[in-house]
Amino acid sequence: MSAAETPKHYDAEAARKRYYNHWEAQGFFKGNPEAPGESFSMVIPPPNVTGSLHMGHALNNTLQDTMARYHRMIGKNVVWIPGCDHASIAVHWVLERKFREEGTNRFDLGREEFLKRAWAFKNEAESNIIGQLRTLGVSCDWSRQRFTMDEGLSAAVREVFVRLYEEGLLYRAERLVNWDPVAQTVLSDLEVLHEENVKGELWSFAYPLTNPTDDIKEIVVATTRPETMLADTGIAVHPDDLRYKIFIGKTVTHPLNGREIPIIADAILVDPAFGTGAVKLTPAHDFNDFEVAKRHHLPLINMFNPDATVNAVGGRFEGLTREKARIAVKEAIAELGLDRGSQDHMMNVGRSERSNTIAEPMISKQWYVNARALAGPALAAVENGTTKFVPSHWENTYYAWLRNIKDWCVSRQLWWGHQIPAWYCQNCQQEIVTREDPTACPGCSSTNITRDPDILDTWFSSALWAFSTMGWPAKTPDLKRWYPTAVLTTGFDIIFFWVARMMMFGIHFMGHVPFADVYIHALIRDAKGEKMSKTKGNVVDPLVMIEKYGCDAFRFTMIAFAGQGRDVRWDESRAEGYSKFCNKIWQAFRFSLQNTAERADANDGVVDAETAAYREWILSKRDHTIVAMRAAFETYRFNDAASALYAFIWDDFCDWYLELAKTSLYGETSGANKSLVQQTLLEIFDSLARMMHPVMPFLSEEIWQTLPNTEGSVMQARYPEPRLVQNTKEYENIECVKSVITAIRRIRAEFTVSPKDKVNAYIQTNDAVFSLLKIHQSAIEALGKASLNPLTSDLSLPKRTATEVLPHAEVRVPLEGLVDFAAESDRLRKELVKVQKDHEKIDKQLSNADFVARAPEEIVAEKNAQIAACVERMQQLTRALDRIA
RNA sequence: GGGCGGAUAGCUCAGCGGUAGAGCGCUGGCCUUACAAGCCGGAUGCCGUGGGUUCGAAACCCUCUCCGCCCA
Repeated sequence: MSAAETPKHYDAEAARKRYYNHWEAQGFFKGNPEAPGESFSMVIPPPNVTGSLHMGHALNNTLQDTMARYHRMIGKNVVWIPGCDHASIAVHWVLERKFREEGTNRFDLGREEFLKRAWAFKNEAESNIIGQLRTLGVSCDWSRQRFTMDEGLSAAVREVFVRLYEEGLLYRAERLVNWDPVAQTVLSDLEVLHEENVKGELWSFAYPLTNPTDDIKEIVVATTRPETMLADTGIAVHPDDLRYKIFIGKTVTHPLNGREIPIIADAILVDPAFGTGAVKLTPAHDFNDFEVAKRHHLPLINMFNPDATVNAVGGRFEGLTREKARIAVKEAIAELGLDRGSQDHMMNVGRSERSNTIAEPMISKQWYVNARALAGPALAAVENGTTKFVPSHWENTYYAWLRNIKDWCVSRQLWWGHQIPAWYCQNCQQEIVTREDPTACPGCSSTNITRDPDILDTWFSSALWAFSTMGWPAKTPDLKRWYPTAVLTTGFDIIFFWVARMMMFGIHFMGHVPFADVYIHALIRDAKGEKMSKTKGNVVDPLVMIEKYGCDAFRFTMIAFAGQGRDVRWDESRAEGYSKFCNKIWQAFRFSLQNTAERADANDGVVDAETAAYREWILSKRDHTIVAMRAAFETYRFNDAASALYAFIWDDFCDWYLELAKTSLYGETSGANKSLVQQTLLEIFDSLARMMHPVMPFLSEEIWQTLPNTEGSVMQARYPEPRLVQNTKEYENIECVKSVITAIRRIRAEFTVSPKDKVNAYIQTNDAVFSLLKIHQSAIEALGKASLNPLTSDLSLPKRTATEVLPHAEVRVPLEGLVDFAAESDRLRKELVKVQKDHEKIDKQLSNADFVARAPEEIVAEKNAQIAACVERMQQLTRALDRIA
């Protein structure tokens, strides 16, 4: 592309299409375990195969991609392994909704047909979301793409299951579990969401004593779930409650089914002040009651079918749903004259995360992982700093959960997932868990064995992701080279579900934590701070944003937002602003190309001092920016990198350097001057393309490919290093010149001097500063639209002059006849008041003996300098006021 | 009940011991040939409340109030 052909606008979409496939085809994304360099590996938090790319994914993957690209550019051996998660219950949810629409269900279709449909769905959904990730420009190693139900990853799951079983860390037990009656599966504790302050009813009814006396005939209990009384097996009172002392040890007769039920005393469960002080016990459908039943050896009666309709235990209520049974039971009790009234009651309910139905506690036999045993080392690894959370306060969340961990229920009554590798002998009841599918019972040799129909919790396979993706249990070069990974980037919402479990399994099976750092980023909410959800209709589609503003701008927005706490409020105007930023870069680039198309002769004449100074200044600014960006990338402070880059490009390079450079490029100037500017422009863009590449991959590549003298892809270039220079005198000099130009501009703007009119600027200062300004005269004239004059005596100036007071100089612009001087004196007075306030403040500090005695020397010196400056400024302003009075 | 995070310019947010910052918005002036997706200026803040630590607090500690989240 020649300069003349450089398009007037950057076409983000075209660049994205042009470069992404090219990079991939060239193998730039591909990790090579044999390659040199320090390892830097990451595994992607695998997106569900049910979803499409949302803002959370976009932020998460932009951050990771920025890291991957940055670390490649500083010479590390990088691999970033992508893939998807099979999302068992979510897929079920999607498919079963489809089946419902078709008038069928999974049980009618059968397991085999269901799985066929599930795989077809998975294939489509997976390619969809992977395609969307590519649109984001991520540099994952697609040759290593994995899926949790791949053959290899399934082998890892099998190995882990069997090994844990052999180690006694995985077992099958009958317990009270959280049951989802809609999905018809057990849920883990984490999959039940507790909702507080739900309006409910506390209803009371009487249980008649089996053997009533004159004194006591009934005991009144209060409950929020009347229907469960069908499965009551006890009544508890507090042992110290005088009202009930004589009831303890007696029995009541169930009014609907005639069962005799004991009244027991339990100090742990019963709060005498709550309700009637007597509690009905339904141990098969309530966690607290279950504990009491264990303590008092009460029987458990299950009264629900898997879909939470009443089973045969309910007698005439059989077949009713929980809701209908509640009404029917209350009516039946009322008819018997046992209703004792009700009151409103705020209560808590647990809902299935997925189906949102109220979870039903049910007695069930399930597989459990002994999480407590695995938690210890996972806890220690963070406590001793082997793995660090960024920001560190997330450690607390991690600790809190692991320190109070319960055994993890890993079986699910679903079909989409890893079927549990356990067989049960129908002959001798032996449990068989083996690496190879058994054909006969090892105990009794019976071939009448059946496989456990259940599957494993999806998180079970996700917990292995950091090493199963690298080929474990085989000893692969990938594992050797890249395990443990450098950093896991994820949201705080899955610290328990995923991070902690990966830590447990990583340490247990690999002998080492799966990642050195855990970078926890924010969650993206809508503009009002509400969680984005399809049902609310407030979802912002990242792909639409990419289309609208371009991938580079969108990514830059993500990075600029990344520094925030736990929430990000999406603000589209930020994306719009950064798309303008991309255009700004492009325009500056276009200008640079136009002015470097014909190279000037470096040997023609000499380089002027100012041209050399401009170069020195912008290179210093660039170096500061490189240092800041490197530091930011190394410490996960991505927004700092973004703002450093933004300020450098827009404020330093475009607003100042390019304008200053024009004075060296145009008019009477030497070939040597032009040549130095040209060299500087190309040099800046050479480093700029590399500086911005991790965040803005396509725009940087477009620039890199267009620049002369660059080779290959910017993706493979080295991240720029700062020169080994301090701020030179030239740097300070240009800052001084800038301040004079700005002062003149302020005066011009204040008095609305037409841009067409040139003004005379008189500078009162010392010889050194004036000679410096004299060197930069052409810049002052061009950028300030002012001629530069020394001012040795006020007498030579007209009385009416506007004044701007600077630290090193006073800038005076005669405006006699041009403007209203009342405004100028107002402005100066305001300024004077401000300086007087500053003076007062600093003076107060300095007159404090403690301050002078205790504050560090350099601070005191600084304050002294500040107060001197204030005094001078006050004098200058006072003089300026006198002059125009 | 336990814990965490937030409260800074109209909005979205940086700053986290040495005289308050950005973007957007607002506002005045400019079609200056890289960019009007722009340029040059400007205004705007008891940095949630009350206390403490310190020579010095938006920042550190405590109290409280609101908002949000997690766990039980």
